[in-house]
Formats: sequence, C-alpha cells, structure tokens
Amino acid sequence: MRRMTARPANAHQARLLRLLRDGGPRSRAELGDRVDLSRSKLAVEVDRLLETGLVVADGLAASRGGRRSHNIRLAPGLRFLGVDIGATSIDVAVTNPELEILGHLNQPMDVREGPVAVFDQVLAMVAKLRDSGVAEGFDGAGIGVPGPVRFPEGVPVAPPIMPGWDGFPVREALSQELGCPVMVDNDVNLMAMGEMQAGVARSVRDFFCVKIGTGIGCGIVAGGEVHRGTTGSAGDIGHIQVEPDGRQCACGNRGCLEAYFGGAALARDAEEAAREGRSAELARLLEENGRLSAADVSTAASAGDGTCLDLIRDGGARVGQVIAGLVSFFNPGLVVIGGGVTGLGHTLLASIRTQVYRQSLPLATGNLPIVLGELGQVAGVTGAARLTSDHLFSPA
Amino acid sequence: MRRMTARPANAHQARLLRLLRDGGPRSRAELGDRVDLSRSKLAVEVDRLLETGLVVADGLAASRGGRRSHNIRLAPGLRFLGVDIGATSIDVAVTNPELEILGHLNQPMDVREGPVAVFDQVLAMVAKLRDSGVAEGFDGAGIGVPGPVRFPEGVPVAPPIMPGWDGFPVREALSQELGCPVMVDNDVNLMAMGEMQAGVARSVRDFFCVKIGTGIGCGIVAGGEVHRGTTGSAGDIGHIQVEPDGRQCACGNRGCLEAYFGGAALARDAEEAAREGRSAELARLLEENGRLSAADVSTAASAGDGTCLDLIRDGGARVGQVIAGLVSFFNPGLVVIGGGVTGLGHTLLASIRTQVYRQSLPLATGNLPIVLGELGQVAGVTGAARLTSDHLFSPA
DNA sequence: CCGGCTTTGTCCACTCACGGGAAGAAGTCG
DNA sequence: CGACTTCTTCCCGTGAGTGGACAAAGCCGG
Repeated sequence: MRRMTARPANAHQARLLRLLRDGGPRSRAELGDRVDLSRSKLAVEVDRLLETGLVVADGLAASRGGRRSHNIRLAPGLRFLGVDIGATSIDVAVTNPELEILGHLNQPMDVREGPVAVFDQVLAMVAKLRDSGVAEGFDGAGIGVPGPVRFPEGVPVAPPIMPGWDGFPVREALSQELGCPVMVDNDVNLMAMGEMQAGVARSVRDFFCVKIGTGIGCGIVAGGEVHRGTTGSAGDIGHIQVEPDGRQCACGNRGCLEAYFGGAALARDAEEAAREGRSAELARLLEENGRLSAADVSTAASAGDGTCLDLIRDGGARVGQVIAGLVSFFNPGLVVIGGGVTGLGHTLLASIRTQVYRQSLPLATGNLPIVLGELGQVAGVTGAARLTSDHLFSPA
Repeated sequence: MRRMTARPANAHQARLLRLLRDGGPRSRAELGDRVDLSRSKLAVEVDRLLETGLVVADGLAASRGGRRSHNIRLAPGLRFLGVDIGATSIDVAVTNPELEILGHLNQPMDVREGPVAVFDQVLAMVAKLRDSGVAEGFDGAGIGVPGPVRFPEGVPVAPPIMPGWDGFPVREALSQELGCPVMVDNDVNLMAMGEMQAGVARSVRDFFCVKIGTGIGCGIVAGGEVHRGTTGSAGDIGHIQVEPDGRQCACGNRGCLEAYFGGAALARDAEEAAREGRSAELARLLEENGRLSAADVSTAASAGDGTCLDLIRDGGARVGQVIAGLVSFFNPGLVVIGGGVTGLGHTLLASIRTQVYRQSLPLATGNLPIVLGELGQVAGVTGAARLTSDHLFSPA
C-alpha cells in the first residue's frame, strides 16, 4: 500500500503547488500572472511537475482573447487523510488535493482508553472510508491529539487528559500503518489551520482560535505561522487563573478557567442545578439519561431555560475575561471561537464579546471581529490535511 | 550632514554583514565556514562589499596553521543612533557597527510635554554626543516611544500616556533632522531586541520581556521576530484585569494590573502608607522630597522596611499572576523582567517566580528561566540600534 | 471565408552566477 | 631549509535563467 509521492524539487514548484491547492485549477498563463517567473522558467517548472505526476493537464481554459491555454491541476488522485482525536470522539476524513472533504466519519471514543485502542478505532474508520471508495492509499496524513506535542518528532508530551499517551510514537506508528508521511500536532493548532485554509480566517495573519470542548485550548497564529511554543504547549489556556483562591481544579491549582467552564465543568454545574431544583428542564433530562452533558445545557437553553442561559452567560464571561487579557497581549486581527460547545452559539458569543470589548483597550478591540468558526466538526481534519499538504508541498 | 550609506545588494551580502556585526571582525576563511557559499562566490561578494565601503580590510588574522588570512570588519566609521523615549526620561546613545555603545546620555523629561519639546531635547542630546566626538553623522537611527506604533509608517497611534503624539510623523521628522533612515517602534519591543542582541536573550527564539516602569508593557518575540500585532499594540498588558471590580484605573476600567503595580501605582501606595504611618522610613522620605517615587520604595526596602517589602511582594504577585497566564498561552523559553523598577531587584523577582511557578503548568514552566534584563538602561537604545542595523543590513 | 490582432507555447542564443581545479602566495613546523 | 598546510586568486566549464523571435491557436470584423 506504500505510495511514494513525489515532492517539489524547489521553492518555485512548491509555490505553484500551493497556488493550485488554494486557488484550484488554473491555466499556465494565470499561474504566470501570480508568480514572478519568466515564461520560459515557468514552462520548465510546470513541465517538471507534469513529469513527476504531481500535476496534470486538464483540458483547455477559457480564452482570454487569444489562443486558449491548457489548464493545469493537481493530480486528482492525490489523497490526504485528516484525523482529529478529541477527548471524547474521533473524526477521520479524506480530502482531495484541493483539501475538499470527500468522506468524513465521526465516532465517540474516550481518549483515555489509550493509544492502542484509539489507533485500532482510527484504523477501522480509515478502512471504512477506503472501502467506501474515496481513496485507495494516502499521500500524507495529519493527526491532531488533545494535548501538547513535540512537533518535530510527532510525539505527545505529558498530556494531562490523555494518560498513557506520553511519549507514544504517534507519527512513527501511524506512518508504519498507512505507508505515508504523517504529521502530528495539537488539535487546536489544527483547528486554527483549518479555519485559515477554508474558514473564517482566510487571509488573516495574526489571530487565535479558542476551542471550547471538554477542556479549553487555543491555537495561535502569528505572521501566518502556527506558534507552538518552546515545548509545544502554547495555547494551553484552560488553566489560567480566573478567580484567586477559586474552585478546586483537577490540575491541582485553584480558580482555573476549566474549573468554571468547558464541557466538564458545564456538565457538573448542570447536574448540580438539576439536583438543587433550579431547573425543571435539566432535572427532567437528568432523570432521562442518568447524567448531563454540555449538549443538554444547550438543548435546555434553546428551550428558554433561564438557569441554563445563566450558566452559559457566566461561562462566557469567564472565557471572555481570559480572552480579553490575551487580546491585549497579542493584539490579533481576529478571534475564532470553536469546539464542541459552539452549540451554545450566540448566547455564548454575545457574552464573550461583551466581556472582551469592555475589558480590552479600544486600539486592540476597535476592529476586532470575534466570531464562531465556520467549519465546525471538520475544522480539525481540514487543518490536519492542510498541515500535511504544506509539508508535502515544500522542497524536499 | 546627509550620508548615503550603501546597502547590501543581495541576501548573501546581508548575511555577511550581520555575521560581522554579531560576531565581530573575522577572516574571509572564517566567514566561509559560516555561510554556505563557494570560495569564489564568497570572494566576489566580499570584494563588492569592500568596494561599497560597508566593510574594510583590517590587518592579518591569526594563523590557523598556514597562510594568514586578512581580517574583514564592518566599516569602523559606521554609526547608529538609538533613542529611547520613556514616560519620564530620554536615553540617547551612539553605537559602532558592532552595536557597542560609544556614548550614552540620559535626561529626565516628561513625554507629555509633547513631540516638539521632546524632539528639541533629543536633538540637543544628539548634538552633545556629536560634539563629544563619538560620531559626525549617522548611518541610521532607531527610536522607541512608550506607546503603540504603526510600524511600517513609523507613526504612534492613539498612545494613552502620550497625548499630542497621536499621528505625529516621528520617522519623517527625525529622518529630516538627522539625514538618515529612521525606524520607530514601541519601547518594549526595542528592549526585547536589545536583550536579544546583547543581553540574556541571545539565541532564544521565543520569549517575552516585561518592562515595569511608569506603566507595564511587554515585548514579544516569536520565532526570533518581534510580534507587533495587527495594530501595533501587542504587549500592552498593563490593562489586563487582575481583580474583578478592583481598583479604579486611569484607563476607565477597574482592576487593571497598572492600578496595582508599576511606577505610578507604587508611588501612590507608598505615599498612602507614609500618610497612614505604616512606614517611618517612607514618611521621612515623603517629608524630605514632598513626594515619593518607586525609587524611594526601593531604597526603603533595601533598608529593610517591612511595609515596602510587602508592597513589592504584593506587586510582584500581581505581575506574576498575569505573567503566569501569558506563559500558559505563549509557552516562551525565557521571561525577562526589565524597566525602571528593576531596582526592586530580587525581592520582586522572587515574588514573580513564586507566582508563575505555582500557577502555570509544569510543562510550560519546567525549564523556564525568569530573569532580570542584563542591559538595564541601555537595553532600549541597544535594541533601537539593532532594529536600525537589521533594516540597513537587508537587501535594498 | 479571410486576414489582422491577441494570446499562448516553444525554441534558441546569450548572459551570468556559481563551483571547483590549479597554481601561486604566505605561513608553520621540524 | 624543505615539506606541509592554509589561504587567495585566476580561470574555465557548466548550467540555470532571461528575453526575444517565431510558430500555433484562437478571436473578431469585414
């Protein structure tokens, strides 16, 4: 099953490949308009790409007033695999060379079951996608895990919520199984890359992406590049203190953001509210399922449950408080909110916005959009595919 | 007085110039070891640099076992000017091409007197340095101002503590007066560049630099590059909230960091303590001078005054609280503390460290040095010179 | 349908950057 | 003083890249 996908031989070829990826098929002439190369040079490079099979000719382009040009597109058989391992579920998707999703699967699974069980699941899902006919083999794969990663080696380091994964050679193992190059990164970084590729953050060079799921993390993009930090733990904002001497947090400290908001905290608060009789709706749902989740809060809130709306507003204010600080520090051009709890939608967003606009200085917030991510569940896998293709479409 | 300093013609020449700047004079052979160029190519580029006068031959190098090599150094007549405008004082310095300081002046001055008055002062100081013989003209100048700057244009934008400077064409005006290219940046960014050039942050690629002076700011370096943010206000951490519904701050919000710590807050707290009779030492100093400053607190603290030590410890804890959050977010490899109040020294540092190490996650703090800046008062001007030479030593 | 005009693709000769060999200059060391 | 090493210069071969010329292909008006 091993594929040896060719790699561009130089920066020019890499540039051309990325243009074709992000802008779709184009004529040679249009490519020429975009890159600063002489016509002869361009012809040579395109010919070489055609030879290696990375791009193919694809019919004639529309005329621009003279002789018609031949269209060039990325080899349509190229396939990228994106895997997004969340705390409680796994997403797997296959994309074409333009990073459009051809097939997508989602399956609940607790990451704490450990790398072996998770890998089995991932491989089963990959097999299923393969059987559905969208791909035979892969030219590259990207995988996101919910914890810090030593990026160059592709190995998780000291991940708090995924015991058993510390030091597990994710890249190595997956590359072995799939027979293609594999990139490993933190799931929030991939979400940020996804939104940069196909979502709200297209053409934004400095932004961050707050993912509120079971935990809370943040992908940082500075100058168009993902900032991973010295040990790969940049963006780990779930344990920033929001309340001195506040609630006990699982990490051992007190008053962490995650002790007040995020899927886990929200579920706990909801159960408490249900038991204390503060919300009939929640009590009913608790009775029904035996336990409550963030989704239940979302449901009840849309049904107009006041207690739930308060929970969301309070949580949004906490997150907003943290984001306000980070906005002052980083001065981004955009803030994206994503992750599982985006079901909470505009109530949450409004609450976050209020807090940020009130607390940060006008110069930093003056023209700062705070928006929900566009890609939802596929942000991570899209980002994974982007990371992979960025790597493959760079000089060998 | 106008000088037309030559610029490197290509990236190779720029590389060589920076090597000579940061590593001092070297032989052609040593240069060859550092850059990936053939002997012939290197010889050609060095010859061209010699022709333009940017570098000069300078005697013979020590033998490495064979024929002795000719030393090459940057033209010793090159002069960079660094200007650091603080809230309450101005620093001006002249450096040689290796960015070593040849002459340095400091003068108290309130930035609120406006750009015209400040410029007069700066030009007077420059003239004084010129008269002292360290320079005749300048090949480039860098200037730091205590507020956000639109970097490409070299213009301050909406600076809270320097009314009258908004939109003042600093680059334009200074360039006119000095007859050389001028770069303008935020003072904390320059401090960070200074520490990166000649201080504790040499060879660190991701760090930030917290400057505690009258206000509190933070220079951010990501991937070896200063991060300025979308509107140039990145690092403006003085108004991050540390206490919900806390003290009223001059910015209109409540509970800002600067309402609790920094030169202004410290002076106010000290005067209050003196009036309330909590510190005999402070009361004496207040009587003597009519008012108190951060420096007085420092003096009293070294004399063992308990109230002052408490003030410093409390302030350090507040700053530490903010830094802890930023460390989680950014995961730097180093945190540098600088600015006027570093006179408070190790009491402050200890307090900050305690807070950060306690509050941030082990992975981010495990190997995170938190240190005082090495350069003190010359950090800003050194950074200004560095910024300028970076610009001059890049392809035209 | 034909001939001018535009755009695109191919070819070719010229230039120039670059690398590496050779030889000479300048030192070291025994 | 001679063998060896290191550094510098000279020179030529290679190959990449550019720009112009020309051919091919299409549009459009007559």
